[in-house]
Amino acid sequence: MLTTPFCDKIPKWSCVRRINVLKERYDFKEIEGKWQKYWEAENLYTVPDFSQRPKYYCLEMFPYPSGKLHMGHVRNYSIGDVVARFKTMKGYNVLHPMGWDAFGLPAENAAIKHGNMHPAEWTIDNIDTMREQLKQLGISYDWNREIATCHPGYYKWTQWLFLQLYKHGLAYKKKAAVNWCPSCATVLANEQVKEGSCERCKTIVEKRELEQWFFRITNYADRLLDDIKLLEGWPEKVKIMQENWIGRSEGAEIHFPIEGLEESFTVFTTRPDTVYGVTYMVLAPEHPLVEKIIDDKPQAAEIREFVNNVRNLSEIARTATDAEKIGLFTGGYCINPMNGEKVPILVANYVLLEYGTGAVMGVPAHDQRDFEFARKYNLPIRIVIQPDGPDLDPDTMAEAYSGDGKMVNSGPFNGTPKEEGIKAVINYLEEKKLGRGVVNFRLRDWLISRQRYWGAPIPMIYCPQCGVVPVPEQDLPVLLPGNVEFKPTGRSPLADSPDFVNTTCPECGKPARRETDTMDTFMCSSFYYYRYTSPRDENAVWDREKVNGWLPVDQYIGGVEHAILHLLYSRFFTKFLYDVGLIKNIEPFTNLLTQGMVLKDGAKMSKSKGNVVSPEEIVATYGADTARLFILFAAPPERDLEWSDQGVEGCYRFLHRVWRLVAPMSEELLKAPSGFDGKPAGVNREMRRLTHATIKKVTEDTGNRFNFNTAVSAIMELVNGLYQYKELPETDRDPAVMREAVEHLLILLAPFAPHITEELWAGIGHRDSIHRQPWPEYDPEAIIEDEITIVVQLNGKVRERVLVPADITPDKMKELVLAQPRVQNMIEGKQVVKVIPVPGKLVNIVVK
RNA sequence: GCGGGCGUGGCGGAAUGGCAGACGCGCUGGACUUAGGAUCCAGUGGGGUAACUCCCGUGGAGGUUCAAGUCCUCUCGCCCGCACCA
Repeated sequence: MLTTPFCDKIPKWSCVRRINVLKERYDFKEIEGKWQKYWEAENLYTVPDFSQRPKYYCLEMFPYPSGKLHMGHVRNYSIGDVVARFKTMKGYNVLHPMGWDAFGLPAENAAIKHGNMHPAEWTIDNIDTMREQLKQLGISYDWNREIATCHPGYYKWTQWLFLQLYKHGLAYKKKAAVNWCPSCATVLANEQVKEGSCERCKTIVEKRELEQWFFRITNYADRLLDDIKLLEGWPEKVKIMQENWIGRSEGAEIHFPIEGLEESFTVFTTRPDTVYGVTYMVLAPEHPLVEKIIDDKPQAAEIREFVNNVRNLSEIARTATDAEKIGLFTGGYCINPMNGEKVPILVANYVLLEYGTGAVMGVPAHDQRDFEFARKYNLPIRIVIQPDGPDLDPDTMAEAYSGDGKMVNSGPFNGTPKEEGIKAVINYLEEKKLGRGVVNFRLRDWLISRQRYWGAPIPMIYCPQCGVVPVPEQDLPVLLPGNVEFKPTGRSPLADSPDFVNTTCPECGKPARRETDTMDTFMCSSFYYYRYTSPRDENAVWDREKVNGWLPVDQYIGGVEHAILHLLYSRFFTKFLYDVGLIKNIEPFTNLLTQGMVLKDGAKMSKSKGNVVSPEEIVATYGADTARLFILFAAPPERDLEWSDQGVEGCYRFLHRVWRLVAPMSEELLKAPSGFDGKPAGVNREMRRLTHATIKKVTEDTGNRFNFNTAVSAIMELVNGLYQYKELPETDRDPAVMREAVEHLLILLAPFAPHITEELWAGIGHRDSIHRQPWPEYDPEAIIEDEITIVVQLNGKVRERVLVPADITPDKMKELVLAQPRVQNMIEGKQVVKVIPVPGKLVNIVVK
């Protein structure tokens, strides 16, 4: 399935040796198909692993093969293709691969829906369709490196990497309350739950106590956070999102002994300086000590009911902002270790077991949430931080005070300022072994088990004798069984497949059972960009020399929806792979471009809104070059793009315009000299100036700023200029100037519209691909102007324009401008306060 | 609530603090044409004028500056992300 169909009937490049005869009319249908075949037959986009040229790794996020390409894909891959083609022409050895994120639920759901269609069949059909579409778009992928994560040759290494993580203690199994999507019939990672709902199907997620596999991404929390500063080529927005997601906070853990029990519980607080202000204590309803505390209390029944209610609530109901904060007294007390005070213990719905320690100290005077809670339940409020100014009064204060101040009512710490107090209390806690300073992260371990079939099986075996045993590496891959049934039972087909489940223990050889969960597909996509460097290697996950030669990815391009999920997981994997010596880079993606969405009528294209424009139809009607050009021209890449059928027409017209400019003069251009005798002057000089100014602008906009829209507009201006130039009497024109302009026009346009430019390039006598031409350098001499028009401002308002020599000095500029009769008129009777010359631009005269 | 982004013609969008509106779409007029939804030419922010580089104009209000769409302060509106995080 991964071999690219090879057409042996295609004529070789050598057949183009004859001069291509250009038709009168631009016929994209003929041109695009023709060149796509040539490119493929000539392996034009095959890239060697090692080269004298400097490397450049240009990567676009690989798609899930959902059926057909949508406009978002077209945008993503058009952007990537411009970058790849540009860098190639700039002299880089460019790795530009494509593959398929091919495991996942839709395939399995389709299998259930369509009876006996195997997910593999569905997936492969889709891959074939989408690969064909990508080829029709003329994207310059090296298809020899194509991968699909559902291929055993790939998921063998997914499993192998799982084993490496396991070996290093980073994969573990634990029982936990996890997110369960009833519709997808599987658990989800925290990152895959948005506002309490399943990210994929929007079903409200439930909590279930299950034993599941996790990756210890939290071990890397500090490095993932610290190294964000290395990501200079990433959008600020994405970095901030990751920072927030990791959610580092410094504080302290404090142990509070429970009265009448030999146990204590621990709270996490960022404000240990307020510990003398504790007037109550709150445990999460699921906190393991709740049962022990209430056991002998009269409140026990009531609390149990409350705990059950909260436990059964969906995440969304529980965490809604407007959810009422409900707390109940347990009847139990704990002791504040700082001052020996007896403090009532409550349970409340707003305390989350998963964050910190699942227990919170209530300091109503200095925490707004505690304050509101205390007011509601008439709990005492005690001031322990006093700012400069009038004394805070617990009875009259309207909100908590969380600012700076000095500690009061705090025994030996009285008078210590807040920040110092935090440190002092932590020191004291550590000295007396009552607690310690800690850093807490919001990030939680990555839950990777999925109770579904269409994923990479987790390579573990459960032996009654030996316990949990990893599958030996030489036994990989653990293959998905072929003959299973897909029924809407909500159970994984793997669990119902005896052939798969029953195995023998690799250690003792006795009967044992396989793990039947598969891995989160984000695992598959966390390392695919490494695998592209050794896509067919059967003996190693990749070749060290190749992977270290290519990585890191120089430019990564994709949707911002992966700001956390895929990009954080990939960073985690990268750090792990670095630690175990499999790679040498510590971050995977040097530069990241997050492209905006494609909108229609102001909304994201979606079937339900009925505003979908199909790439298929656009390509069929206008051709790939038009589709690409429009999508690149309509907006800068990071911004959302509003689809416009009329805009597409405009780009189509433009390509026709290019055709009509070049095709009729191909004979003339063939005869034109390719160099200059002497310096072009007059109109010819102007034409050359435009040509070289365009080279400059397109090079900057494409290479440095990724503003493809302005690059395209510059090319359009060049075309407009060429049309004017063409209209001049033949005796005034210089064929060499024309030739230079047209050739450069085609080269500059080539990364955007690769087919038409290739055809015209061949049509004006070239025998090699335009996509193998070096990117032109502009001639600084050519863009120098002799005379420029500068603006004369009077108090900042434009009043006059003056033609001056381009190399005029500022002083001379002043002089010349002031000498203008019109300027003389304007300033007559007024006092000239100041004259500000801006070289090359303007002179501003300030008068009173 | 916190964080980020964005407000410019009829529309998509251009403008290292230096001529606001490049380029494209749309629209208006004209040419060519049996025809035009092809192509070419001209015009196209608003207002005023016989005319003119006359006035106004980048969501709103201030400020900095010789000069502000651009920098600063406040404010309004929209979009996105996170959200009882202790």
